[in-house]
Amino acid sequence: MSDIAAPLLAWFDHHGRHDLPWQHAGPGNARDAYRVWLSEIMLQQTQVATVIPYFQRFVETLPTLRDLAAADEDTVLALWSGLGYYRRARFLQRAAQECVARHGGELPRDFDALVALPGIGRSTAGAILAQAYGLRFPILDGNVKRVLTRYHGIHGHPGQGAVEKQLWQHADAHTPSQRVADYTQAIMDLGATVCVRSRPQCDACPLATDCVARRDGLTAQLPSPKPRKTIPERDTVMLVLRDARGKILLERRGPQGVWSGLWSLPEAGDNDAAWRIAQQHAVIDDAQALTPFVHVFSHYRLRIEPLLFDGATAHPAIADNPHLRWCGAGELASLGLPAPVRSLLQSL
DNA sequence: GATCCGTGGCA
DNA sequence: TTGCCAAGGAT
Repeated sequence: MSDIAAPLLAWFDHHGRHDLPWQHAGPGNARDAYRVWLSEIMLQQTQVATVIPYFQRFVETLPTLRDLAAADEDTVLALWSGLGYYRRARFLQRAAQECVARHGGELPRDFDALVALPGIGRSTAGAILAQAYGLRFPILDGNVKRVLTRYHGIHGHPGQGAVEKQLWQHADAHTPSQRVADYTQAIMDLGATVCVRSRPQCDACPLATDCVARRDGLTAQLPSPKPRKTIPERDTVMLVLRDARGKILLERRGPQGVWSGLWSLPEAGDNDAAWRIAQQHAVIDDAQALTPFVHVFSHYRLRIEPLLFDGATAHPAIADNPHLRWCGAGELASLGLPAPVRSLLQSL
């Protein structure tokens, strides 16, 4: 097997990305482990361009691990609002609290201790150890999977068990003992900028001479696509109860399921149920159906029918329920809301 | 191993 | 418009 680290590092020095915000010095050491960790979590299933503004705002508000551990959950979810996969944010804060309680307020340098933290799997632990601490651990994210399936000509969906095991072995074998932080960044940069999914720029690739997919004309076929089923569509009625001052009734979602912990609108299965629920919360007289729209998740489509109850008068008992609140436009920014709900409320 | 968990961009 | 999927991990 040929050595990919040397040509990759030479390529990285001239063509890699050296100005990502989490590569900059934090309040502590040169590559602050907290910032590396935060970036890795935000980047799970999310692209760099999307993450950057969220990352900047997050570290401005919560500059250290201890700040994160001590923050209100609502603050953390508000900073995450719009990024998706909100369980990541809840795990992130739980992990920070565990670090304060058991690891002296720092991320551990031990693989097993890192993987034991919520939200950190094998690849993320490897990325943290390599990038923050310079330890020789492999990573296997989407970029590396794409580069290695093409370079070695590996067929089968990378998420499949046997294929993934093979990829981990290659990833480990390729990881050098010198400049491991740069190597880790280099192979991700190559996947993100050259060895991209469609129309890879093989002419600019430092690994092109030994790449099996390049040699056999298989770059369009690899990595093998995930076998897809048709995703179901679900329906929901979202209740927009608005009082005379323009305040909207929000309900905090439970710890399980989609949008866990976020503030959203009350929901019902149909209009009759919506009326019953609305009357539990307020005195209302009429309802206006707003334009339905579809929100697409990775595993189902949600058809949302907004029902506007204007001029609602709140029942006083609501004030005692911590999972309900009447919220003015100004307060929305400080709360975590699902993206379609934030969009819907802004359109009113 | 299969399913669940968001969102935005792009072909 | 529709489908695909991007720095994954938990259950």
